[in-house]
Amino acid sequence: MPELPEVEVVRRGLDTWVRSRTIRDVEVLHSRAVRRHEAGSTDFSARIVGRTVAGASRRGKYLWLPLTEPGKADHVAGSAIVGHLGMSGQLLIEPEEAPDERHLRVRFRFDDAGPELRFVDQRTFGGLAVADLLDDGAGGLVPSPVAHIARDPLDPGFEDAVFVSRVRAKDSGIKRVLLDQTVASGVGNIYADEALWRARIHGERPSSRLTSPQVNELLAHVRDVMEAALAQGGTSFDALYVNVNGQSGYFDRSLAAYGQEGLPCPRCGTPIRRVAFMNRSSYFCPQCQRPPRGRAPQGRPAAER
DNA sequence: CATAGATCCTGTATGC
DNA sequence: TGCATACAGGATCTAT
Repeated sequence: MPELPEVEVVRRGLDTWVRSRTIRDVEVLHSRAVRRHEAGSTDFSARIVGRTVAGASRRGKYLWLPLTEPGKADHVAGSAIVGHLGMSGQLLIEPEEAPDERHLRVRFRFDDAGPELRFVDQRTFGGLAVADLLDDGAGGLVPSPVAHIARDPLDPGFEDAVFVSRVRAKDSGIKRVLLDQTVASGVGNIYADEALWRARIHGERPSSRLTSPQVNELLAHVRDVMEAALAQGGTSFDALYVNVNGQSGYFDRSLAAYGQEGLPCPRCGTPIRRVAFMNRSSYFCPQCQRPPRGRAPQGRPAAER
């Protein structure tokens, strides 16, 4: 599953279903699912078995389950199970007797009579690892693989002014910058296109030439569209994108631009266009979102470097 | 250093 | 029907 709203739906499910439960057994069925755990799948399991999940956290599209010290259920120790769903990952809560999914990669069983947790991932771009928790510099903790990821726009610690100046300092198109998880996290292809449509900004516009008010307004649209999607349980076009109980969200009904090629722009009626972008697609209204004149952003002159 | 492109996978939809 | 191609909610590595 993909962008912030869908990942947050999963986080909430995990917090409900696995918080305070102790893991009895870990089964890695496909080593690629733990490839980011450098010490290998045996070590991955060994660091988890016998420990208790303290809750479920998220930054951008990353999720993690902080683990408590064995025998000290209230004290958060220095490690967590970190996960990224990639393009097709799912975290599912299932009865132990439920048949294995075709793309089941990792199974977690608990020491109670409750359901198990499964990581299912068709394309294997997602993955899990056990990592140390680090001080995030603001009284919080983040796992080491998440340290390079910026806060997301729904995080209370997100600093709007820093975001605006970073966006304006970039020498790239605004859509690429929105997708840069070190500038702001959580935004992916759907919500980038939707926020740009709401802001009436073409994704190829050079980010450095947007004014501060324009960037602030775009940020407000990013927040609005992700919050609206979250309220609908996220966006789901098919069974690949589901919450921990296998249910789909229905924000796809509210999309104005993404995936709407040829359909009328909800604002002006002009057919939505699709163009190739970074090995996938961008959707926009050619009337509401005027492409920049000339072309892609210019590099600074050589003499200036 | 910062940016753009290729790459890792499996499945579905579409066209010839 | 069979086969080829295009495309999919992402991050990371590599080349420039």
